[in-house]
Amino acid sequence: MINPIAHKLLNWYKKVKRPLPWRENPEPYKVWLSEIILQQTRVNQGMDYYHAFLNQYPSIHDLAKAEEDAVLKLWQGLGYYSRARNLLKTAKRVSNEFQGHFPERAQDLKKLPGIGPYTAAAIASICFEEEVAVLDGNVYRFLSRLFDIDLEIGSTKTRRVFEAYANQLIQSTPPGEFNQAMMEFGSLQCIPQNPNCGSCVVQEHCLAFERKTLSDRPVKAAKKPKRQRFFRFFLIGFEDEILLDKRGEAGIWRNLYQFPLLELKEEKDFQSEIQVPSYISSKSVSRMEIHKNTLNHLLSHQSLHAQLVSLDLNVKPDEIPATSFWVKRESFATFAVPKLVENLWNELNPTD
DNA sequence: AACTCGGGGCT
DNA sequence: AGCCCAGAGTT
Repeated sequence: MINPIAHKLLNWYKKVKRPLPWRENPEPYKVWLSEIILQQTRVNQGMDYYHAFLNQYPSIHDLAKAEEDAVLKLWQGLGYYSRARNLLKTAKRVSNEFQGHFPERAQDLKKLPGIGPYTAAAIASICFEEEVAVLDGNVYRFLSRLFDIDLEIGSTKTRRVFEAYANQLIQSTPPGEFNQAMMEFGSLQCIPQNPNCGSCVVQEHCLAFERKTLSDRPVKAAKKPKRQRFFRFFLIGFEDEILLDKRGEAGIWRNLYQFPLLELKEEKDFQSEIQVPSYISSKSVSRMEIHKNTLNHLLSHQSLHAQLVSLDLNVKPDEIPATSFWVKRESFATFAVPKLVENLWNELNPTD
């Protein structure tokens, strides 16, 4: 017997659902790709990337054969780059070990890189009709209001409570439709600020509406202050070449490319004397320009402040770091770079 | 359980 | 200037 709340939600969803491309014919490859792209990402922000990946890699076997650099380049600008690296890892495993067929149960999907509880439930329910509820930001908000749940989002104990509610509601529904209905409802109707309670189809069931606690749901932990970081990038040029550097396996922007970077301790270090990288001899520098405008760049957990110093050399250094290499200026655009590095580059090379 | 990992759009 | 988004991996 279907729950009356689920019934109303599904009817609402049939009327207003957005015609998203992976909804027409939910093949596992397309659903998986869309779910990875949409982790912590708005549908509108991810849409172009979804089409670009499907165009470049029509099947999971095509993706499995790709180089990591190429996948990161296509992912450039979307953020959380471990998603792209795990996308490739999972493509290789599904293509090589499972002949291109995804596991059908959430429990098995969760074993693949980049597929956690949410994505496993999404694929299993949408593609294989497993009756397992998804919990994403939209669903947390919707359920916390519907049942007026006074528990802080984030802990495993809280997750179990929400899972119990959601898995109760999903009983006897078409699970893929129901899960998407909950998410769509949170995204379009039960929005964070000023939800549209006046036109809400489940208002009569909503405890937070009745108790006027809507603005207190969901309960979220206080955020810590962002780490402030100060980056001095060196754009080192020799004739028609510049020096690029590949970032390592730790910290932000893993495996992406950048200009050689010196991290400073505090903001006033931007004003102090420029110390060129140790492998650059000062007499090889024919021109140095300190760009006055520092660029600020916000991440979810760090606040970055970047200064750019241009160095033109009349001779190449004998040795450069193992992670650095020379490239033609015109090939800069073929490397996957963080948004901040792209912004620095565009400051120097205005496109208009 | 706490921390880390991007970027953008809306208010 | 916050808030939050179709979260996952690591410590």
